[in-house]
Amino acid sequence: MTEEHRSKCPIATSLDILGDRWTLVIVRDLFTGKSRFGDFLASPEGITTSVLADRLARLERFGLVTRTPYQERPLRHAYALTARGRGLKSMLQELCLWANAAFPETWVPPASFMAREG
Amino acid sequence: MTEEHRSKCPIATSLDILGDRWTLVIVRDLFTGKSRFGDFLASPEGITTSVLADRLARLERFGLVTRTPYQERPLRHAYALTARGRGLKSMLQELCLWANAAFPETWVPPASFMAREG
DNA sequence: GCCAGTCACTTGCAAAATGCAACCGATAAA
DNA sequence: TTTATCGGTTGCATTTTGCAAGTGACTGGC
Repeated sequence: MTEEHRSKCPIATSLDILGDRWTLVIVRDLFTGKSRFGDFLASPEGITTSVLADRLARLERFGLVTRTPYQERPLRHAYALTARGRGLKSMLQELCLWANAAFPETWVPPASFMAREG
Repeated sequence: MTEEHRSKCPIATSLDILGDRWTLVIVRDLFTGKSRFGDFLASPEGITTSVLADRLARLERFGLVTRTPYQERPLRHAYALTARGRGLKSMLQELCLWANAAFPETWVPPASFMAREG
């Protein structure tokens, strides 16, 4: 990548992109079919507009998300995962399995999200 | 958990604990056998002492790490993963697979780390 | 036409987190 | 006695975050 990474460790490199409290929440929403700015704002975690705009731009810069207009005048964009972004699914599934085991009060994700092919 | 979480989504709850640029780097080092304060400082990413002390204390609070003395006078502690912490291995393996595919310049982890049982 | 509302942001600012360097106490080594 | 090591803490400047308000381009109702 063009950006400077702390090391070539795959975990550290991943965290340079995904390592904050919000980015994977947005990726989760993209997996569940959300695509518009307002959709992400509506999630229960309560992301703010400034952080959301920043994270979407970063995900686009790193090639995990594409932004395409869904209407002109006023110009409005829809966000979607690229193949690179969709590749995070197995990792997110494992994270959910871990969280469900470690913190039993967490929600069990829908089977459609946890399915091997999907 | 006693701490307030943003939602009961397993991903959001996980990020309340692991969602920063440093925590999973420390967990990675614990998986590779590092156990002392100075061991973590020596990693190439260059964590600072204040952030390291804060993250180790947080990991202990959430039950991912235990701290036990390896000597008295002066009292020195070794850190180790609990079962809950070790449960992150599958997720980290998937994260490495994703990073290696998305960013080919990243290191391929040792087979011992990527093995299914281990 | 006028006003209210929506949508996707940007801006400004206070608060919190981070990075950096210096310092500290206990002890061992020279 | 001086120096080094180890595992931190403290202080401070910089950066990031959270929060609220504002903006621009419309749409719909009357």
